[in-house]
Amino acid sequence: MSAFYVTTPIYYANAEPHAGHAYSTIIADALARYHRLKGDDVFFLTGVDEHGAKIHEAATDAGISPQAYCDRIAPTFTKLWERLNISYDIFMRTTSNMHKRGAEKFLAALYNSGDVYKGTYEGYYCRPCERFVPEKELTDEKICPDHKLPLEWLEEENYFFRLSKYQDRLLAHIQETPEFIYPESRRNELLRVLEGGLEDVSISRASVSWGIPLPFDPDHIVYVWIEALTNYMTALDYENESDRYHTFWPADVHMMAKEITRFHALIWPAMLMAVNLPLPKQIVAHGWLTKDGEALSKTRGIFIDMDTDIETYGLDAFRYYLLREFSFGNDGDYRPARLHARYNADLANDLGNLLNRVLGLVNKNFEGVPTPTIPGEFDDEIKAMAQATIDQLDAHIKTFAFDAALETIWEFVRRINRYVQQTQVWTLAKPETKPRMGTILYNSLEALRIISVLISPFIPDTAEKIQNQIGLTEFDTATAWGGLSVGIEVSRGEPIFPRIDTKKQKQPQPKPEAKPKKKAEKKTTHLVAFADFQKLDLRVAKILAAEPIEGADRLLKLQVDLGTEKRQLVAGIAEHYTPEELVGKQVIVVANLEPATIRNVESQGMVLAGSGDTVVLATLEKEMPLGTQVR
RNA sequence: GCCGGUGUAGCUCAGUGGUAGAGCACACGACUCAUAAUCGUGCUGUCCGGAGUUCGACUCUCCGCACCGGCACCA
Repeated sequence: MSAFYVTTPIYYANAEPHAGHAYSTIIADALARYHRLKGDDVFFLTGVDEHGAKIHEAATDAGISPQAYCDRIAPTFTKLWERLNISYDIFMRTTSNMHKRGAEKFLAALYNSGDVYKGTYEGYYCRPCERFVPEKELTDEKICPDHKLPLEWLEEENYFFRLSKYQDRLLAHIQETPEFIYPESRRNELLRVLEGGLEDVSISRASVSWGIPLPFDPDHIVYVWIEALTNYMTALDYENESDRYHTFWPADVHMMAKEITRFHALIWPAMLMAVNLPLPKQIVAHGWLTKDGEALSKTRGIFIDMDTDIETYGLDAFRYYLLREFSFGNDGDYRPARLHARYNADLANDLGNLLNRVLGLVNKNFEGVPTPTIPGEFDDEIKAMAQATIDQLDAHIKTFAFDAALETIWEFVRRINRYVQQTQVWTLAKPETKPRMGTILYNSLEALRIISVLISPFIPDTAEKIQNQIGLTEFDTATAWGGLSVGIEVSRGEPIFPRIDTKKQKQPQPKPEAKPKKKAEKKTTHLVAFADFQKLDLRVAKILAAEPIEGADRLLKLQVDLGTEKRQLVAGIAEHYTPEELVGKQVIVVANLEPATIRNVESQGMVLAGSGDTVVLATLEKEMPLGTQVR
């Protein structure tokens, strides 16, 4: 028996969970269950990351303390995991004492490694962001890229981790351990990042209050990302280095969505190298979900309605669909219509119906599970296929190919349907052929039992239902052929996946999603004196000409007419507007902004636009004379 | 603009230097134990476009197009 430790990320607790969290967690759950089935000693971690400025901010917006806010959010995750039948062993909360003490221990060790140094962070700071704006994001105006507010020059004492020192070792490790980062596309991406060079990272924040103080300097709070990563160890009682820790560290799989691989595959391993601890074996990234071809978006109201689909098709259909239809590592397009198709074709027709027809025949002709006495055509083939399926499954899980894994199982399901068909069992009820009939039905039941075992990591409730109907009282995980006892009483219950007709399902569809979610928008952060506002000179202008800027995907060069004068502006709207459609439009322009040079093009002002998931130009309700002041 | 990935039947995707595959959908047939289920047969493809290497390319090389990522860019 070997140990297997799988983790999901600890999800940031500034908002309630969504389908993306569900996807990561279901994948990890399937892995955990698969390894338990193989007899491994499994530890499965998930949880929430509860510290940091953003949570503080969300709590402030909600008018409660950060802790109270976290206490409100955390249960929304655990409730969802219950609903999704997630078999986690621990739900980590970073506000727990176990984590805090473990994190402190880790940070102390990191400090003692000598790779933490105190430096002065000088730079332009954005108060609303609570962060320094990196050099490369800076422009001549010194304005925050997110808030568009002036930055202040700040010098802050900060602790740094000597990440740069580990560049070569990281590079070597990734090169020598091809499976360390999976899939390969992510690995290549990170190799390129490494080749480009690493800079030391700041690991503390003096300006943030909601977090864990550095053990070696309580005036500073650990940067939330650094602290969060340690949870993978603190959850194992790293603090006391108890048995659990020794059994399960290093982790076998850190599962996550593709956008956070850098922290996991570069910074986290480097931190572990610094304190001389073994590295996790695999950093695994899955793709994102889209909905009917569109990126999920809170502001645009595009989301996956898990509740409705689970209610309509059942939890296992939802799990099955996510695991079966999406090829791991790529983005997957979630389409309720496909879920529906999968439900009927794979679950109702192939599997559900097979169980039902076999049980019907057994019920009608035998008392309980019949005895296999007369071997015949196809029997050996079926048995061999059972074993082959088991072997192939193993290979697929190793590469996280859940789609192929389920397809492999379903080939076997279809084979059994064919077996029943080919042997024409239902015609064998005559006395002289009845023993053969019993044998075929035994084989079919045994195949179904093995199928139930194989699907149990993916759709556990269904696996249990099948075994219940076969008559097993306790879930039997044996995969060797012949494990099914003769004579036990089968109970043909209701179809486990009743077909759902296209017609009556999905009626007019109430479309509760028609309107975008009510603004998740954060409150505006800082108050500005009216006098400050008056400093801005906003004017009505008309776009005379627009053209792309060479080498920049997002930029357009605009010529605008302010009435009294013409100006050239650069606007980052090329992804949302074509030059043609801009010409002639009235827009609002900040006329007294310092000129800036962007991509070698001079910009004498700025065009206002709503900027969220999409970008929409600000304009006046009716046209007004060019140069009119806006206030 | 740079780097990487993808582009194969209506849909989701496999695939190999030697005459194109699966599942779903569709059509027809068989069967009637079963959930309008099952089983069989069949159907559709300029394997993104162009050029090249080769006796032969969907598979290799180059150029291009589209989409998706990463980086740069967003005043």
